Amino acid sequence: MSQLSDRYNPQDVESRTYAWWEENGHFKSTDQSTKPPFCVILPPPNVTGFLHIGHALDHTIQDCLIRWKRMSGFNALWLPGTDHAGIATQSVVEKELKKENLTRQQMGREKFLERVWSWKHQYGDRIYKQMRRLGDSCDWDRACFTLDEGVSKAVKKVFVSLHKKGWIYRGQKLVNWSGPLETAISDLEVEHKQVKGSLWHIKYQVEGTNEFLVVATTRPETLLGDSAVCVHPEDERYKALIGKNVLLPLMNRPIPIIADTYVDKTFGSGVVKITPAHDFNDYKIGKTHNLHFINILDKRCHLNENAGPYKGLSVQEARKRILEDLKNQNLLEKEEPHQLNVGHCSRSGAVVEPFLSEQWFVKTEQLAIPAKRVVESGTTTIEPESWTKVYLHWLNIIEDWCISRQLWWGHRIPAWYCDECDHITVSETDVTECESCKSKKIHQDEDVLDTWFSSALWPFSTLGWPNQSEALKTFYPTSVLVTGHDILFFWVARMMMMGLEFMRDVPFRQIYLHGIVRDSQGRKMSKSLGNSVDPVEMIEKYGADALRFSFLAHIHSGKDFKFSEQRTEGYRNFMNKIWNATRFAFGNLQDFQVPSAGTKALPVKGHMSVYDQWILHKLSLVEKTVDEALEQNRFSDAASAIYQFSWYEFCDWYIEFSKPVFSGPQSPERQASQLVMAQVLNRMMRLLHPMAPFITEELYQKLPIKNTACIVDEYPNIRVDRELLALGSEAAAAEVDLVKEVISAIRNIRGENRISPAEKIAARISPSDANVQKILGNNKSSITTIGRIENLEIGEAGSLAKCAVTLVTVGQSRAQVIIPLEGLVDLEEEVKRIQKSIEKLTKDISTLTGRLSNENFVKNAAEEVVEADKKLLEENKSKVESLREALARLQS
RNA sequence: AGGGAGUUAGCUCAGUUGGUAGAGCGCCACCCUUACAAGGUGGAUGUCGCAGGUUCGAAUCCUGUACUCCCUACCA
Repeated sequence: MSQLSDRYNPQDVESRTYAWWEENGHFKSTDQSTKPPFCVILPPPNVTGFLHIGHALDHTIQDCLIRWKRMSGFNALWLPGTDHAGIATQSVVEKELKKENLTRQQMGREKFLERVWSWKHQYGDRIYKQMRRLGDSCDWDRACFTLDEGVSKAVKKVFVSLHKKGWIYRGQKLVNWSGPLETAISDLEVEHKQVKGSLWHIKYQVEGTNEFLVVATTRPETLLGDSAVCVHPEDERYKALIGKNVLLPLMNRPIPIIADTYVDKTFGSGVVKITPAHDFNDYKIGKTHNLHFINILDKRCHLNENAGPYKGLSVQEARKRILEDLKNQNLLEKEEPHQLNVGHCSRSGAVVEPFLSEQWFVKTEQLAIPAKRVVESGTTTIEPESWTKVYLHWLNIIEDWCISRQLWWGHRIPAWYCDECDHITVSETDVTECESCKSKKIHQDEDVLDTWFSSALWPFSTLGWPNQSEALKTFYPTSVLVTGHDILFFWVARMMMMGLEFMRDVPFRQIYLHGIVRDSQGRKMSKSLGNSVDPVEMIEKYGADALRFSFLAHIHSGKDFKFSEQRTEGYRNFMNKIWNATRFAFGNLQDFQVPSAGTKALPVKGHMSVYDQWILHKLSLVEKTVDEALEQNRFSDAASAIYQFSWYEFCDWYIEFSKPVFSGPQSPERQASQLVMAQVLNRMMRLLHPMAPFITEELYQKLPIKNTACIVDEYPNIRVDRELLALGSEAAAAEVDLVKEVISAIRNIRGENRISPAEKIAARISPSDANVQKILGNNKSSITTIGRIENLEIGEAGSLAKCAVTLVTVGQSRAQVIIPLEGLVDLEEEVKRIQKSIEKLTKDISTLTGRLSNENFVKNAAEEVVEADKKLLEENKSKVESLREALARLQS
């Protein structure tokens, strides 16, 4: 048995242990197995990404589940992968190019893509390395990348198939446009931020009159694209003008005055300018009223030739110029401050401009129907349940999904345009001629698909689809999807739609949504605030297990997680505690004879101490709690149960109780205790393993009783461990509880009287009956050792003069703990202690008496509640009595 | 504007069918007691957001209200 250092040093253990697991293939799953499948698909992180604290939380939950299921006899697959992340990756490489004074346009598409791939090959597995540091037990052989050949094949097949059905179409529509990125983005990629802007009131002259209509707008530059002004049809102020024209300021273009109930008579002047090509509401009006769609922007969101003299200006510059010009022409009536929400591109941060362009869309209406149904029916459950409503609501109001992006990095859209007949050929394989007119003059769509399009197929594309692979048969539908609620729509809902469409079954049985990791003050972690926490740094400082445990012990489904380094430090201490407890055990198992039955070895019942029976009883309780908690994804309950058991039962008491027998000579009793110690340690390591894999594997490997590896040993629970746990005893537990109470009473007297632990003191314990007498007698050495008592008498109370006295009650058993104080301390502290106790007990007695004298309570309350109160009242009364007596003897 | 979540000890949070409020960290005191000072022992701390209601009894159920946060949508 090897010597352990006196501190747990994660650095010495983690990388070595991880490599060992990997070498021995412990993370691997099999396509075909007699074991039931359990599959989790990792939400693929961006290939550009570093492991951030949010991943660490997300992965810890998944790894805990996977390890637990793997140990519980499942064919467990955690499938890793990375996402090509179109915009993010392209931006990273473009930034690199900028340093070399290059642009992607200068390089050309082909060269640029080569560059991105080489970047990917160099840095693409950075995050995988970091995941290993955390202990992620992924089946690495199956790792996927969203641009892999297989996945790309799936993407094309889905595109073509949906296109054939008419559920993917190309059309000119108003989309959210990011100027800096020069691409369309989806609704979900737009972040609305409240900004302080202005509401400008602009005068539009009614054609042929000297009258003016005043129009209020927050975006004056868009007036260049106005094709109407609109009033409410019932608005008496303007009714007569409907059908006439106004002259567009600065442009002097006549545009009609139209009427639509969309206009709110009470807001602003009641007149709205209509810019169909640059506003989503105006777009709808433009469609219904058949207006001109005047696009005034180019791809960079600079004004184009339709803006006449303003051509070439940015939106900001144009706004400034136009306001000046309006002012000069006396057409600006007033400017008032106005709060408004402005869409910003979540990638570049720029203001999003609604922009009219040709894009590809997924028609979502039909796809949403089954996606709603499976959640309504409970085929797939969402946890926390409150997100179900959010999910369903979003699917109810879902708009078509703009899937084309004007980028180069991604899945190129498999559509070819014919230069002669304009026909569009959509095909899974590259084509060289138009399928309609057979012309060879065709060119492929320049655009790529939204990154989330390939992500939506992830649960089946990673398992081999469109091939009907064994893996697909075995692992689809996957068991549980663990992810943040921030990508419920981006990803989860879309996987559901695509899974149901192409697999005819849900992609996962269960959705577990966790919150966002925030800093200790509850703020979002961000670069600008400088409050981000680097998980790798935390791992280096405290160890991966401490970090993992700090997540698991505090995650509550759906709620945001406030990260606290201090707490992580606390769990580092916990790991150290486990380490040292094991170290103590090893020191006392030097001469332990490992039974031939190995892990199945049972101690001889007759040789077991009451402490052995008690700890086995406690072990059965914690195993039960953990089992139930994990089944319900209550990670914090499982973690804290293990924490409590390990620290407060095993370390604080069992080890202390065991010291005397271990320090004594070898005997059948000592052997039994050694076996119990070895077995409990073995169970503890396994129980804790999914949460703290490194330290448990390391210690497990050194245990006298073990199998080949903790990671693949059986997860302990009351079914598996029945024979061992049956040796636990509730009667023993009650006995030990009494002993613990007696020791606590002694410690309390000691502490409150400031009697140094170094000082050995005398004590008498007076039992209430023969049974208690026997129990105390049996446990005398524990009481003297742990209570640091020199001279313990068990029997008559005797004289209480100048004594500290505490009455201990456990069930029916009572014992008076008496400690002579004369000469030890002045008695002031003891008087205070007793008075404090009396005060508290008196208060309790009065509430209990009050309640029990209430007829209605006695009549209505459950019998056991009344009984419990009566018992408690009696107990408190006799405690007070005993204290009063002691106080009297003390002061006499 | 609509929807959701929350408000409990100094901090972060538990509290499962209503039965005298819990944990971790922090704090105070005493201790290097032969696994661990990243430790041990003892201790202090709460009108459970506010106001009503139901009940013998409410942190828990109901109604109202204040504040905080999140999501979705957006009025020119």
